[in-house]
Amino acid sequence: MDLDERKRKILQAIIRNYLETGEPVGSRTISKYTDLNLSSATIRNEMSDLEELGYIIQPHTSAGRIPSDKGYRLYVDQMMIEKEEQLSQATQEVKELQKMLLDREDKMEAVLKQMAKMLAANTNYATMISAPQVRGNKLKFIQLSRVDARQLLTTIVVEGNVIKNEMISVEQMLDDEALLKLNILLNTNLNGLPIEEINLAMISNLKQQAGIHAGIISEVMDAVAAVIKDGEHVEIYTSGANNIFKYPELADNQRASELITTFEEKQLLSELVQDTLTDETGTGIQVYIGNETPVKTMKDCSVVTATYELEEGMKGTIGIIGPRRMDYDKVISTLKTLKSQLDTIYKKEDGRTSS
Amino acid sequence: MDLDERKRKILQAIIRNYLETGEPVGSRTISKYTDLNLSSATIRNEMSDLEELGYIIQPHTSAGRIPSDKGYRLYVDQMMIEKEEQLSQATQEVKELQKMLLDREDKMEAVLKQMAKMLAANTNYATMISAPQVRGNKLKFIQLSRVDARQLLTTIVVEGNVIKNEMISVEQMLDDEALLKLNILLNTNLNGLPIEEINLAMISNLKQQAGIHAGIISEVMDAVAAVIKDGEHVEIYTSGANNIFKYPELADNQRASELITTFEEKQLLSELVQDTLTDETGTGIQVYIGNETPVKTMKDCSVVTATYELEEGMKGTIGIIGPRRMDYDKVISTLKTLKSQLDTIYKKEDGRTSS
DNA sequence: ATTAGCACTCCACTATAATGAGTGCTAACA
DNA sequence: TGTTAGCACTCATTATAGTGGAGTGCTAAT
Repeated sequence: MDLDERKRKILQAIIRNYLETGEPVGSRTISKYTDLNLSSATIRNEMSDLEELGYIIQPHTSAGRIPSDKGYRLYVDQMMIEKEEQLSQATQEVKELQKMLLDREDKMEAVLKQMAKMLAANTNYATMISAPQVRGNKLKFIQLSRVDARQLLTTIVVEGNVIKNEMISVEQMLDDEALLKLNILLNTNLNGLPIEEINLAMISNLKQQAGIHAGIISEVMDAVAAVIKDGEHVEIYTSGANNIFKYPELADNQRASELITTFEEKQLLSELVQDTLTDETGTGIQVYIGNETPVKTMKDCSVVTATYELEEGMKGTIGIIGPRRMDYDKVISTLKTLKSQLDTIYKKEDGRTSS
Repeated sequence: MDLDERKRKILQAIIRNYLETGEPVGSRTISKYTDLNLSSATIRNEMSDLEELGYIIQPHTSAGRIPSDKGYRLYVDQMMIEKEEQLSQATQEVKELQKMLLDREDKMEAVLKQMAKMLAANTNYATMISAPQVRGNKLKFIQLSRVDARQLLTTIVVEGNVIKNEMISVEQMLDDEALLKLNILLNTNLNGLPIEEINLAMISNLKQQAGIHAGIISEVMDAVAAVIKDGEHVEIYTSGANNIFKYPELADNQRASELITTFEEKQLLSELVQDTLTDETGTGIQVYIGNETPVKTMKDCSVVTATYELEEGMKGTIGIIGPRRMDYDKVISTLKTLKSQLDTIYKKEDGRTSS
């Protein structure tokens, strides 16, 4: 027994219907729903087959059928192929998003936060978005400035314009000349260097040259280390967590509590981000259905993610989390369009950024 | 009719019992619960009085009584007085917190986040904590540095060591000398100035002196404006939102959804922070019971807040949000201790901070 | 191969009754 | 006069049974 055209059509009809209603769908419904002109009895036979093949499930005897993960998977895969071309319809929502991106303030954090919010409002699902992760970590610039009699400010700029400041307290006074020398020392030795290449030998060499001010070098290096650590720590913004209450199948206390926790502990979501970033299936869109997700608390959800890429090899992830019966069609095309918008807009950008 | 000693005792017993069980409490329960040795009938009479006085409420005829907001209020006020002295018991939890604060990394943000988490875990309520708000906004230091051929980095330091960086793109090249001049110009004119006092006249004066580089001044001033804006925007960290599911009276979908939204939209919480900061009742602890809260979505909750103050007049807020029947006793003493710990520890601090 | 018909299953819903915790009131008591 | 025992009454909750409907699976007829 295999999946012929008719079975496929019936399966699709079942899924479509279930996506709308959220209720198990029966044979009679399908018999009217499709243009196949088949009686409910015939449909019943086919459904029986589909169940045996694992595409649909009966929650209990004498209830309709609902799609299994395998069923969804087939549906999504199929759809992704079909929709590939007709993407460019640029829905109203996406235009809104674009508008928002254009009159943005220049803080990426704010943009991302607001984008998550917007997406959540438009789709009625929960959303997450991860800030671009820096790849090529080269030091661009280091500067020490005196702010106070006893306080120095370290400013470190990394490629991709990630900026980090750190206050350093000094015991002995530094005169302007010494400060200038230190700055030159740091910049001549470290500028343009990939962060990974800064090693102990180099540091001790610097310290030696710094002479009496070796202690300051230590503190600066600590700050540099902190930049690296910061970079590894992915920032994730979420929004629309309350949307899960809109879907009864997720809204019972047990599940809701777990999901909310997952959203709060963004750390858990980073697994998802990581997974998305590694796997490259060409389209840049990934769909996790039910148990396919790497985050166990989301086994009752589906997750659609998109990877976007800014100019300098910085990649981030946008994700939409909803019930298994989410509107894959809409979600995927929204994400696709958003992804391309994001790319374009930031690529036109002059690189002005702030931390 | 007034509140004699016996009524008071009965009220207290009712509240105690209700805090534990969450169920309306009846006369028979109280009759055994207290050491007053009164029959349930007598208790009933007293309860009838208490209801008339507005301290307790009957959810429906022939149910037990539950405390009204007024009842809670009396209980809390009374307790705050009693517990005033015996505060120093330094519970286990607080020691944990202290330990955590001591081996902190130096990023305030991380500390606050983790503190919220810790509090939530220990109390089983939802928690929030706001970063200290800067009061005296004096400019301490401004620096322009060349990072690239076409990019300048502005670094702005404000009193309280809030630091802001902004990248500026320039069209025409700047030589080192011009840069130095600009730096001197900016610092001599602006250093030590309260941000409010920077006005248009001053800016245009600066521009005039900058001559050909007036455009850069504009951009720097934009960045300064952004610092002010940042400062006004209170950062709030929350944790333990899932805890609301532990209390049936909050866990129904309607309420839960609203509360979760409130937690996500931290902006709403800032009203609470503002309210807490303005009102100074001496202890630094405030208790909002039910409808007393300034945030309407929390009308079914109680909120306990503490104001902490760091050395430089920077104030922040810690808040615990739970059901009306929260364990006020524990929450208040925990907050009190935490507050004092926070003060002490940060006061010992050398002021090292980062943004 | 398809369909009509029928018996059967099971959930969801409703109505009804039983339960029991709790009150208010009255009358009796110290 | 304050306290208590007793009793009738209320009402949310729980259990119970009954009903209708949606749906299936099977069989026999087309």
